Amino acid sequence: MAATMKDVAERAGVSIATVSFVINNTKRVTPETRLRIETAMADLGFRRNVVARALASRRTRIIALVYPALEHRIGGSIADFITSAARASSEADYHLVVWPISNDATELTALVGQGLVDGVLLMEVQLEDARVEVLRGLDIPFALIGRTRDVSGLDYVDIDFDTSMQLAMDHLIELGHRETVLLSGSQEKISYRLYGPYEREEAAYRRITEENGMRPIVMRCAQSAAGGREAAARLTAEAPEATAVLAADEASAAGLVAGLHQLGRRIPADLSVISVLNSKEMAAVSDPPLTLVVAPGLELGALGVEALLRRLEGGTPQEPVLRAGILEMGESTGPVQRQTARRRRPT
Amino acid sequence: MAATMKDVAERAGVSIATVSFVINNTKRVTPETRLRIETAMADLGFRRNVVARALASRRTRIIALVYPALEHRIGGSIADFITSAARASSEADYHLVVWPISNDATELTALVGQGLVDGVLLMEVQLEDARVEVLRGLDIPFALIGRTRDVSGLDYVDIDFDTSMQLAMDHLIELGHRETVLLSGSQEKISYRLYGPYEREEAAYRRITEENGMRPIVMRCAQSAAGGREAAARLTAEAPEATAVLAADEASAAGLVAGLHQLGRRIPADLSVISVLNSKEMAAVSDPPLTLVVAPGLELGALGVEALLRRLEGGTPQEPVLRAGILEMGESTGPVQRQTARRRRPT
DNA sequence: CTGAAAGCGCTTACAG
DNA sequence: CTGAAAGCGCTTACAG
Repeated sequence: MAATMKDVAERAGVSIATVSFVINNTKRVTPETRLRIETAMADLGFRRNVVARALASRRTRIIALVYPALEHRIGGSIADFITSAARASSEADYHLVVWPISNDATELTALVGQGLVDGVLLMEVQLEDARVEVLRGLDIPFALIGRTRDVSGLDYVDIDFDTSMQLAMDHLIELGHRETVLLSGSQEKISYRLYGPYEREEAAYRRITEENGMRPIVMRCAQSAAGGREAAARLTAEAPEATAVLAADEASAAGLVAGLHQLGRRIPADLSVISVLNSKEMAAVSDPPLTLVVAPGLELGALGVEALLRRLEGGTPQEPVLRAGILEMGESTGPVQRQTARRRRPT
Repeated sequence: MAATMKDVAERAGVSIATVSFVINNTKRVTPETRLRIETAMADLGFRRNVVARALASRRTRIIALVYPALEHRIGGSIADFITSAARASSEADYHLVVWPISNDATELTALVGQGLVDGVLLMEVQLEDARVEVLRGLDIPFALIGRTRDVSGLDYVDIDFDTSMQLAMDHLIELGHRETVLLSGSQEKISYRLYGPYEREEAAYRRITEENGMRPIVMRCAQSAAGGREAAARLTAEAPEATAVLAADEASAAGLVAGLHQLGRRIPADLSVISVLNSKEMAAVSDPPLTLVVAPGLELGALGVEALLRRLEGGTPQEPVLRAGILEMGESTGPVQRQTARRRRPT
C-alpha cells in the first residue's frame, strides 16, 4: 500500500498537519522538523493522494478540454492543441481531461455538475455558441480557444487573423501581385456557418485589398481535396486574371494545386498559391511545397490553459491574447509573370 | 452551492446511506422510498460529487492515456485515438486524462503515484518498452495500444498487420503485379528503431511475397514528403522493374507520388501506388487520390479502453484484439502494363 | 428494507 | 512553531 501522510507523520514524530504544511509550504516550520519530514517522505516513497487533497481543498486541479470531435478546428491539428494544453497544465501541476462532446449543452452541464474539474477550456468556439451561455450559468471558470462574436467579459485566446492575412498579402504584393483570390471554405455545413475564422479572414482580406486599391474576389469550396480540385476549374474559368490565390482550408489547398496541375497551370509560374493558417505537414505534401502562414496551434493550446489558470488562481484576469501565424516560404509563390496571367485560358 | 447527498436525504426523510443505495443501485430499496429519493434529487438538481465518491470507494473512474507527443503513431492521427478513447471511457462512466509524456519512465511513476487514475492506456508502444516494466512494478492495471515484442501476460489491442498487408498484396496481385516494392520508413531516428509496425509490416510482406513466388524488395525513406520525393528517384533507379509500390508512411507516400510525377512517371499507368495503414484524409490529397488500406485508428482507441476497463472491473481478462485495416479504392492502382514497366528509365 | 457510524487521505481554521 | 480536531461528500461493512 502507498504511504499516507499519517505514515509520514508517525515516522517523523509530528502531526499530519505539520506534514501538510511542509508539503504545501504553507506555514513556517523549523528546518529540523522539515528535514525529518522530508527524510520520512523520501524513505517511504510518499506521494500525496490528489483525490483526498481535492476533496479537502475543494480544488481538484483538473481542467477539462471541451471540443466537438471530428469537426473543423482553427488551424492546426486537434492533437496539437490537446498536447500543448496538457503540457501546460502539467507544468502548473494540473491534469487535463478531454471531453469530446457535441455542441449540445446538456452533456456539458452533466459533466461539470460532477465536480471533477475546476475549470473548462472551450475549443472550436462558434461566433454564437450556446456552450458559452451554459458555462456562464454553471458558474465555473472557463476560457475560450477561439471566440464568439461578442467577447465582452470573456477570457479567450485566438488567432490574430488581421496580422496573419497581412503577412500573406504583403508577401504577394511584394511579388507584384494585384489580382488575388481568397479561396475560403464552404459554409454549407451547419458547423461552418458560424465559423469565426472564415468571417475574420474574409474581413481582413477585404480590408487589405481595399487599402491597396485592389479588387477582392472571394470564392468558396468544400473542405476537401475534391473541393479544391473543383475550385481549380472554377478559378480558371471565373477569375482568369488572378495571379495569386490565398487558400484558407488545407485539404482544399492541396486539391487546388493538384487540380491546377491537371489543367496545365504551372505553380508559381502561372499562378501563385499561398496557404493561410494551416499546418506545415500538409503544406509540405503538395508539389511544389506550399508557401504558407503556419497556424499557431501548439501555442494557442498552452495560452488557453494559461488564461484559464490565471482566472482559476484568482490573479488579474488576463487580457485577451491574439497570436499571428508565421510566414514560411515554400515554392508555390513567385513574382507575377505579366504575360501569362492574362493569356492562359481553361481548355 | 450544489446539493449534496445529505440535502437529498433530508428532503426525502431518509439516511444518506439509503440515498447512496438508490444512486448506485446497490441494495434493495422499496419503490416508495426510491421514488421519494428520486424526486428529491430531481428537485434539488443533485449530482453526485465524483471526487468524494472516488475517495470513499478507492476508485476514481479516471484512466490515463499516455503517449509521447510529437512522435509517430500507429496509423491514424493521435487525435482519433484520443477522441475515440475518451468517448469509450465516457460511455462507461469514466474520464480520460491525457499524459503526453516522454518515454522516460520517471514521470510516469510520479503521475501514477498521485493516485488519480485507476488504470493506464499506453500508446505508441515500442517493441521493447521501458514503460511496460515500470507499470508492472507500479502494480496498476494497464493496457497497450500496440504491443511489445514479447506480449506474454499483457492486455493489448493492435493492428492486424498480416491481414492488412494481405489485403494490399491481394489487390496488387489481382491486378497482375509481380514486381513490388515495400517503401517503409527510415529507422534512423531512435524512436523508429524499435517501431513495431515497420517490423511487422515487413515480416508480413516477406511472407506473402514468398508464398506467391515473388521477390521482396524493401526500401526505406525519411517519414516526410521530402523523403518520399527522394525515394521516387531512388526507386526509379534501383528498382526499375517494379510495377507497384506499397507505401508505409503517409507523408512520404504523398511525396513519392509528387516525385514520380516530376520524373514523368504516370500513376497508375506506369506504376501503381498503394498506401498501407494510413489515413484517408492524407490519401485523398494526392493526385491521383491514393488507393489505401485505412488504419483502424478510431476503433483501436475504443478497443484499448475496453480492454483496460475489462481488467479494471475484474472481468475475464480479454483476449488480445487485432484489427485489420480496410481497403479503400483510389485511383493510384491499376492493372500492370506489361510494356511500360520494363521500358521506362529515369532521365 | 433502512440507519448510525466509521473511514477514505487530505486541508485548514483554531488553540496553544 | 506545532497539534488536535473538524470537515470535504461520499461508500460500505455492520446492526437491527
